[in-house]
Amino acid sequence: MPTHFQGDLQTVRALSAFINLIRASDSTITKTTAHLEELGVTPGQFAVLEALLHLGPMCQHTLGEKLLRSGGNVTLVVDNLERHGWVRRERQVNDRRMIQIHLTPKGRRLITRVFPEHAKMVVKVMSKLSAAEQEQLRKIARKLGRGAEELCTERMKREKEHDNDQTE
Amino acid sequence: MPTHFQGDLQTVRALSAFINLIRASDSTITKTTAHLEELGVTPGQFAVLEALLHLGPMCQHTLGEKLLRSGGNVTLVVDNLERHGWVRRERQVNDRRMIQIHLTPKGRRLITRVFPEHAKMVVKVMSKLSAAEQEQLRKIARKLGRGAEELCTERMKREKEHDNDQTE
DNA sequence: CTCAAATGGTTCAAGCTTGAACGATTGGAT
DNA sequence: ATCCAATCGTTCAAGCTTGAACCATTTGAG
Repeated sequence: MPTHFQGDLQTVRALSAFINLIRASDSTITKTTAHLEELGVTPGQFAVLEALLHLGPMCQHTLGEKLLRSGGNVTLVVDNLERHGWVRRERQVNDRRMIQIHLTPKGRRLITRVFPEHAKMVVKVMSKLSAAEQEQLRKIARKLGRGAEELCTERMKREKEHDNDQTE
Repeated sequence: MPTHFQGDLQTVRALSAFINLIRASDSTITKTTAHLEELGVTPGQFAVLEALLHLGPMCQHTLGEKLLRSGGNVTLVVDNLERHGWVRRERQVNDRRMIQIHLTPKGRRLITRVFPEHAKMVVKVMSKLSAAEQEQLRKIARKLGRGAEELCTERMKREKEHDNDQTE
């Protein structure tokens, strides 16, 4: 696509980087989650299980922040994980609004077994890049991701202030 | 997440690069497609309209390949675009299996108007990176994307051969 | 204390996404 | 000429994803 767009250098450069970023992300996700299908684990479910394994129990709201997913989405995915008996909900006593999500023993066994396979696939896909390239990618992608997040929060802040201006 | 996983250097490096790639892609997509909502254009629809604008009319199968989407998905998205009157289907006479998708004048006006806004957003998000970083990102992401695609086609080829072995 | 705002979770409608099963069409092998 | 396999599009079930409306709970201002 980008090669067929005529525009100034800055725009072409940004669009080219953008399209290749998206496609790389798309392809690597597809590739590295293919093996989950057979187990009946969806990518969204895997992400939750992995977060719980490596970060410990947490409430749904936190989970949504970590995984960049909406509240409604977390509810659904946790519902499905609960149906499988891989996690359990635990209403907090000190703040009854919150529900902490815990791995069940069954869920822990599953993710402990599946995660190494996943890691192996990631290493395999990434091995198309040299160690130095992987490091560069990590740094640049991190910087870009942070930047985009900031743009979002900045905009939200501006809109909030604007709302306040109007209601005052 | 990656910082909480203990493993060998190679694996940590690959996982770190991977997670940052995914998150960068996620954040930039969210950011650059936010303005489409107001117009009632979904990201999937935008992608199709853009491909048709910059690459010309093409059949659904080609569209799916270009956008890395399944056949069923293309059918649905084109259905929705057709409902809006932004594209039209044209059954090919030389091969009646194929249906070529064309922008309507209305669709062309829409994407011609919307694309520059989109490009502007991409430039804005990407401006968090220097020109050199954008170039590096493009190169590395391209290499990685290509590599992942190859892994997929290789695997499919192996499975195909394996099938043949069994049926012979 | 009281009540309004904020917060956490659920539900819903709409649409995306996939893989599989299916029907129509085509092309090639015999 | 016939028929089988490949190709293209459609349909379907299942699940993901979001934003908005909604309810319960908590917090803080007065």
